[in-house]
Amino acid sequence: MTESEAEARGARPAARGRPRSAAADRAIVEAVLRLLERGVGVDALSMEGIAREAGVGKATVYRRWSGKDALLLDVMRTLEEPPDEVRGESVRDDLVDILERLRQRGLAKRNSAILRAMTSHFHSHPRLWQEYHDTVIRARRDLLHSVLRRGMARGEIRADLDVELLGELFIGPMLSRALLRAWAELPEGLAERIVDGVLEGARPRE
Amino acid sequence: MTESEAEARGARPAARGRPRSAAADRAIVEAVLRLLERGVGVDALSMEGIAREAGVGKATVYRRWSGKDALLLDVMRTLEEPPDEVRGESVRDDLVDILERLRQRGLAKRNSAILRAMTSHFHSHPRLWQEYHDTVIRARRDLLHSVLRRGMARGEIRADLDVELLGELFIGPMLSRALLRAWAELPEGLAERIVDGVLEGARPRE
DNA sequence: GTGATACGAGACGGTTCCGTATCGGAAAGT
DNA sequence: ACTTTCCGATACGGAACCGTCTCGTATCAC
Repeated sequence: MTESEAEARGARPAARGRPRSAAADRAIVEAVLRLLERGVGVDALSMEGIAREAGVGKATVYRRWSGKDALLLDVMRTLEEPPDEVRGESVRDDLVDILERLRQRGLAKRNSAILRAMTSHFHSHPRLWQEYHDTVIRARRDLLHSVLRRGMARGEIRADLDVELLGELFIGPMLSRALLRAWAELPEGLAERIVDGVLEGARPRE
Repeated sequence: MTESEAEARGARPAARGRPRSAAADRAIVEAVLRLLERGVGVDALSMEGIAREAGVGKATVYRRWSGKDALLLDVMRTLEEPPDEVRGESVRDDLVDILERLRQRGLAKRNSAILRAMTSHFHSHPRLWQEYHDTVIRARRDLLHSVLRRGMARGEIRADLDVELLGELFIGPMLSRALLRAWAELPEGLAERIVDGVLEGARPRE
């Protein structure tokens, strides 16, 4: 929701002139995402460059957002996409599902570029990081934790470990691969291998 | 090693005028690191700002480096600090050592800020990422892998898993905590908990 | 139609940074 | 003493971007 849309729902239902173009809204948000994906970096983003990329006049951007910060906050909000529910049969399969979705969508080109951009600016743009975290990370983390808790209740997961830590044991390796092996694709089957590796442990079982 | 020092070892051993100030060298590199640590972001770094932060004239920077790219490459090279050898008693203790050093130094304030900055620009500055990777990441990864291979040979580590993947099982959780839980400190004892968690596995052993 | 508002384009003055050049003074060799 | 090079400071023209404003045109309610 843009600032303008929020304000349009106010006390003035009578829209009198030419209405704002929804296509322009989309073009601007898409342009920001394309630029971030291209590795442009939050503080190298320019309103001028965004308008250019969107094929839009600068005034059209400033008519909707007061500045770069407000625009970026709204862009973060468009990323919302609550994670699919999980099938709930075996905990192991649910974990594989979660990591497989992370592999295919969460850490695919665009999303991983945005993740990088956000993590690198959390310090200089804490508000922006907060919005990204709340919109993108929180729901997925909650889902993972609920699966783990169910696993603990059913005896499929050790109950003597912190849920936070357990979640990181599963998420971390995928993240590590995506961030440190920057240009390599995340190979098919990685989700299964991580889940089974973490479940069974690195020490041999006799 | 700065470009100037490299070139000074060339065919001209006769240094005739006032020698370059080593203090200025250090001040400039330190300034870059301080700015990165402050969350400034690679493409928001300006030569002008660097000189200002270092308390140095712009010409003093340009006398040493041809531009921002060359300077940043050299800054990456100063990060070299080959990891301490590992005690080599039990594989479990070695793994704890490695992760504990990662917690205390590798992901402490300055170093994690630089890691964030690099991962977010690997796409737009591949040369810079390469240098960072070679200087900072490679040696530590090699050490970790050698420890894991020793563990496999001694039967302390499963031999049916890929060493790459195994390494990520240990590194990933620490990385995940440092990058996604941006402002939280990495708590004491985290290294032990990760290593033991991964070694034993998330599934209960009976 | 008429009035209101949005559109893309871009002019505008102000700021910051670029990379180069020049300054007077400092620190080394000869 | 004299030369050479470095030092910090700062001036320079050029570029990019800021946020505002003004064009001429397009699209809506009335």
